[in-house]
Amino acid sequence: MKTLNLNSEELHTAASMMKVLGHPIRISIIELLDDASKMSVTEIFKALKIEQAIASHHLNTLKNKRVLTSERVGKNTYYSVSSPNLISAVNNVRACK
Amino acid sequence: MKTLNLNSEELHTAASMMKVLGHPIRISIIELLDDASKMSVTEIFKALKIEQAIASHHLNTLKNKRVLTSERVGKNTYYSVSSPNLISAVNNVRACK
DNA sequence: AGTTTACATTGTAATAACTTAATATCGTAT
DNA sequence: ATACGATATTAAGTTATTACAATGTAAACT
Repeated sequence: MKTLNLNSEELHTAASMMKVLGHPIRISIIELLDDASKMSVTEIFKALKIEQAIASHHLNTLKNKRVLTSERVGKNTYYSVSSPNLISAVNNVRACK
Repeated sequence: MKTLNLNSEELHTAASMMKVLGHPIRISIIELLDDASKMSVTEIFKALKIEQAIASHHLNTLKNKRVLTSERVGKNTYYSVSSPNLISAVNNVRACK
């Protein structure tokens, strides 16, 4: 019978990435960035009509789990999705009814 | 500027499916079922070397979020992944290093 | 009926995540 | 140096998840 190793680091990394994608605001952030490729915090919180601090929290959470990368340009911080696989993952889950 | 609706039911459904996939045991269950297509609770908890009650609990949460379906055959309950899109989602997240 | 195998459920306690509000920092220009 | 716009951090309260242990139910067999 097949057995699996629950302790592998890759498994836990994948689980934490999945988990962090399991929030409506964070999925929406991914979808915005799929269209735009890079957006500032202000662009994101205005597009989603949420508080700045909430956007910043969620962006930080996504960045901590390596789902997003960020780049500071002057006053602005621009966020991008770290891998197209993550966009595919969101699209796949979106596609199941 | 593009705006999105955070209140859509589809978004919340997608988020809850993603979220439920964000656990090492539950990802491993999906991967087992990707190979086997159908497995009983006993086969699953032995393959993962976890307690029966823990397997049952995770299988139930996956079923509640429509990630798995189940079918009772005599004493056994067989679980399957409800959509190949969910397997793709796991594979995509697994593929980002 | 009683036993065994297979699953499911319940209660509890510890931990983690989320929202909100307030405050702090950082970069630029005046 | 000060002020302003943009972003980040902190703290508090609430809610949600999780593991664990124990118990309960259901089907098949003797």
